Amino acid sequence: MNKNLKRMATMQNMQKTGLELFYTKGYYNTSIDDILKELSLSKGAFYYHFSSKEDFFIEIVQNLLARKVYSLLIEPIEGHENPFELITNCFEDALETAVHNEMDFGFILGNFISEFNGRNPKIMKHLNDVLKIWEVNLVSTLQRGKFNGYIDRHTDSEAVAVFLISSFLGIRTMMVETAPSALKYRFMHQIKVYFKAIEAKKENV
Amino acid sequence: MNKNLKRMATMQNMQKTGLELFYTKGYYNTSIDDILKELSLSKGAFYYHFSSKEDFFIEIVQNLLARKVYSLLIEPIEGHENPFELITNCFEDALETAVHNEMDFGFILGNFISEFNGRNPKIMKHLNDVLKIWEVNLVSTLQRGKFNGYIDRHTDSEAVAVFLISSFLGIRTMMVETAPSALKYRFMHQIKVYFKAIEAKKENV
DNA sequence: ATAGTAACAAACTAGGTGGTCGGTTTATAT
DNA sequence: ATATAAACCGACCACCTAGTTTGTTACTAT
Repeated sequence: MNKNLKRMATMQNMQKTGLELFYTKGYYNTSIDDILKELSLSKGAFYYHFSSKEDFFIEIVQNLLARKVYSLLIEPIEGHENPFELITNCFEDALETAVHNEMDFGFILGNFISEFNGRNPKIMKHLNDVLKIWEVNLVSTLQRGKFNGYIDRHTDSEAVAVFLISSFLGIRTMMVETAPSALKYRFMHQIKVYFKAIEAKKENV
Repeated sequence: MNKNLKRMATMQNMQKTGLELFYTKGYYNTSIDDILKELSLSKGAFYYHFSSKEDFFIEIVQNLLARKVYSLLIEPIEGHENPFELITNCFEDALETAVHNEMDFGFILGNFISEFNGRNPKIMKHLNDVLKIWEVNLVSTLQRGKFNGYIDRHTDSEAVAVFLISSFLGIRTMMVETAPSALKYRFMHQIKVYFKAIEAKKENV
């Protein structure tokens, strides 16, 4: 096999199982040996490709987390259609993966932010960068929605974006144990109630 | 000094600094020695009073966390006044302590839930109990609000409670790094927008 | 005064942790 | 075929962890 391909494959395997284990067990609670055991690889292989556990994690954030957040939470709401529908569908999909206990990258992001807060500023910076990208793009979508006449023009897009992200991160925290499906249903309903409050008032059509 | 008093004092000191360190550094990332060093006590003292690190933490949840959640997030919204004002003021106060980087017990709860999710079912049960108590009491307040004519009677109180808690937990996650004061302001504004959407429609007063 | 015991101290165990390093395999270029 | 370097192995190190054990105070009831 081509050496370069092998290198890429090994590194990607490590990053993939690394993310899975960091997500399910937590960063500090997952040892490098845990990851290597899963792949039947040795310490030597790990430290040949990565310089430290911290750097390894940062590469995971940039190569896997950031891209997934982009493709699952940002791209789907980029159109010029009704922003309420775009965002609703996007959240609906994300929470549905959560109900099925699959990896939901918005939640993973929030989880890591909790874990590293006040403990590792370097990693926190990278996580906050991803969060910021999500926020900025949500603001864009909302501004576009105002421009296209869907959203009341007095609405504070920044505030709405913050509110949406925070409620999403929060509901995911709550969904971890008790009846996720019921929680999702209730949450989505209230999101729609909220959207009604900020939609453009049609002055007698 | 009375021996019983001394016992109580030592245990409470351990629990207090224990909670502070678990909160700031995380449970798995805080060793018992860390706590003991802070108090200039020895391992012998710890294992004389507590049977394990896990039991120690559970006692903290019940003795400190649960009580604080009750006195800071439940009691303040128990009156018969306008529930929107009660909840708004309560969140306002809680987020203000967050801005000043003091311990906000709603957030601590959400943080621990993230940390123990999927890692320690026994501890998770105790944390979920506290969360459930908060939720149940929020529902009571909302129902009372409907009864007293403040909240639209078609409103799903359970869903609103879930939505409020999730958004609160989420905004606290976001406040950990970037401009907490601005986030708080934006968040509180959108909470009010949301409340407007579920308040009782006054049919020509 | 003294016996008993609560409340600690301090050294220790057994098992992990991130990280290092000399050596071995495997693919590729010549 | 052979030289070379990439990719990987696995023993090892220093350190840290929760938890145990054995001793030493200091108070307190009698």
